[in-house]
Amino acid sequence: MLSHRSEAILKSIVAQYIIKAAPVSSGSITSDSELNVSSATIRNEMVRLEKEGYITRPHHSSGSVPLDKGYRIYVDTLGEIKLPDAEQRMINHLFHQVEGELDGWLNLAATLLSQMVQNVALVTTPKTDACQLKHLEVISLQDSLALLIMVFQGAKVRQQLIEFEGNITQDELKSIAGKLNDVFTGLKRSEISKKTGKLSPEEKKIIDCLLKEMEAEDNRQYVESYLDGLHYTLNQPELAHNYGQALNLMELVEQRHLVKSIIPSKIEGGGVQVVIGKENETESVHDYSVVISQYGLPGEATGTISVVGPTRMQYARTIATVGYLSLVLNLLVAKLYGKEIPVEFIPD
Amino acid sequence: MLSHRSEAILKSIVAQYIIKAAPVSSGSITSDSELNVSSATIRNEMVRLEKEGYITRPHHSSGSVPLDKGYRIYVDTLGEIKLPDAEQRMINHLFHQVEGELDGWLNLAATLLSQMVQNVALVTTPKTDACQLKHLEVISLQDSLALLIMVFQGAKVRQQLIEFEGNITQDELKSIAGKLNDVFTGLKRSEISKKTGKLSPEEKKIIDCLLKEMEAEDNRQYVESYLDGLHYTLNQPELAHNYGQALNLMELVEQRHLVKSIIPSKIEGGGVQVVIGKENETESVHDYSVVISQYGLPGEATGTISVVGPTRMQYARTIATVGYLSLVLNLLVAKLYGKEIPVEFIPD
DNA sequence: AATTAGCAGTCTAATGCTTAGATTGCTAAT
DNA sequence: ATTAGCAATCTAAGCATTAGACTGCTAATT
Repeated sequence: MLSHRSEAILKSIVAQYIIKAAPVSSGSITSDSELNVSSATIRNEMVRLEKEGYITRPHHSSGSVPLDKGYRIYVDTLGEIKLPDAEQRMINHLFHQVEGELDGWLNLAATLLSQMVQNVALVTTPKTDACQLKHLEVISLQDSLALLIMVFQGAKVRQQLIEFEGNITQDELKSIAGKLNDVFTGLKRSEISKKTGKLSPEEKKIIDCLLKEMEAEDNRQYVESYLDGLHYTLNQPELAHNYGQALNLMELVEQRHLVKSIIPSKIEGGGVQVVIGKENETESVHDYSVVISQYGLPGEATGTISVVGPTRMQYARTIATVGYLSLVLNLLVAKLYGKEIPVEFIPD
Repeated sequence: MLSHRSEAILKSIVAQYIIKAAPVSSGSITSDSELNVSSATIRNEMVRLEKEGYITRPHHSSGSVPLDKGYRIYVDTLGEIKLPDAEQRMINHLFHQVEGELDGWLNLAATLLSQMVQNVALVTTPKTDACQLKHLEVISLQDSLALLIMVFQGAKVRQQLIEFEGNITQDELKSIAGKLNDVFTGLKRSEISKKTGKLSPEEKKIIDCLLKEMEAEDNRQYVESYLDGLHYTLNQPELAHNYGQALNLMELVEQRHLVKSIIPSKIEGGGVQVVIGKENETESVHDYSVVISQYGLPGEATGTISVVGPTRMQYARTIATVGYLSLVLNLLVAKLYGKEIPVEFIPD
């Protein structure tokens, strides 16, 4: 619907606004754009762009500010974006330093991402449809108190205290654990709960606790997550000049609502998605944009990595960074789950 | 140094300022204080209090604002403060609901505390001087990759990936882990590192990893911690009217510097400590007060629970809440470490 | 028919002025 | 030593003014 020239002007407005964070005047477009037209022509075009909802004006005689619809055009026409080699190397180097632990990796990913794009970064842990028991262990703490350690597929370790009816020794616990491992290792929750027929009271107690934990694990929807960089976003002029909005964001984060609010119900397998302003499903983030990608082994164990910031956001850089980091995380998840991954999932 | 009347006036100023968050006029003292004097007399006293550094004035003809020295008098003369029974019961009830897991307890403590005192709450995990191996377990993930699970005294569980030189089966790993458990269980880091003489390459690799983790654990100084309620403090008028200060606090928190900044180098064993404004060792928290208490088993495993907020803070309520929650945590730690605790460490 | 130059009109943001209200500081009386 | 009373001081809000930045519109130009 937009002529080539209108689109060029719109893109120039968005690009300038992203940098300046202030209304863009017709004059500043003439110098920026490759089109050789006067500011008056730009003004005429601007009237049309405003009528069609791509931009708006803070007041009658002021410059243009992009609307969601304008950002959408801008993002859709960005084309392929690649993270500079130097930054790719820097990222690879940092990940090589953190040694084998999922927690450390995801933490690093969130911290690094937020720092690189100067906005909030959110990484959720990889999640399986139905988690699978890999091993369990029971360790005596005192008299009747013991610690149950559960290991699930994908190197997920969970712990829980168990209080038995009477005293119980470490040796007894060891033999119980051995037996339970023989019977239940490799099984999913539904399979385990079918086999709870003939168990001793102690074994029953352990398996109940295990099932409860597995249920929590299966139902957990992006609850565990790594978040960083709130102070970067709070430094963005949008929020620095609107304490109310800043507080809203803070509360969203501390009530752990952010995760639910920004992850689209339908997330596509391949590549980075951008959700702009009112396109977000949740109203409380209608002033923000989300750049998000899935990572991991599709159909097996997937998590998400994303950035949240004002709709005025450095989209090109953010998309490139999220994209690259999701590839890096692909490798790491494949390692934890002991699988090969398709070649297009590997960073160069 | 202060006459009884001066002190009464000062306390009244502080008490009113804590509620109103605005300079206190001489007139509003006359009605509040039990002393029957006119506002003119109060004004004369206020001049003296200002000269001696207890209070200050934002400008020439305005009311009084307490200084650190004034808050100090106020806090020191508060006397015994007890948390209302209803709130004690509410807390007990909530802790009973969270089942056996340290992580859940400390999280609850931080969330609850921050909500009750409307400021940032910080809880650090209990820490032992030298951690002690309770059990280790090695689980095969794929070919040459395995997961090492370490359990330390106090139900601390840690995990780490290990990549061996060649392939290795779960059975081999099991027998290795069994042997290592026999030799090293119950020992501290220094004792383990003495006994690394005749180990196979695989065993060596595992023990190296273990020692590294134990070293990290021993050196960890309050790094792991539970923090909540930032948005409450950011809602306090001090910060809502000073975005710069709000951002500083945000950064302090996100860079994980807050823990180091607020915990006094000398923390007394019994009871709640209050550190007011410039009494803090770190300059970046000179505008804040800290209410802090140690919890746990002194000499065995101790953590801290604290509140950070503007120097204008509801000291009475905050001290009572921190005090009570530290007693509750005492009980929980004792359970994890399997010890009895002195009676004065138990909540009523 | 599209573009543009030129200028009047519009809006913001900064500055200064004025005023009402709150509160102290001071002095003289008690 | 205390207090009543009043002038002096300071804030915060409202209002008017002005400079500057852009646009919108019209008439001329390509």
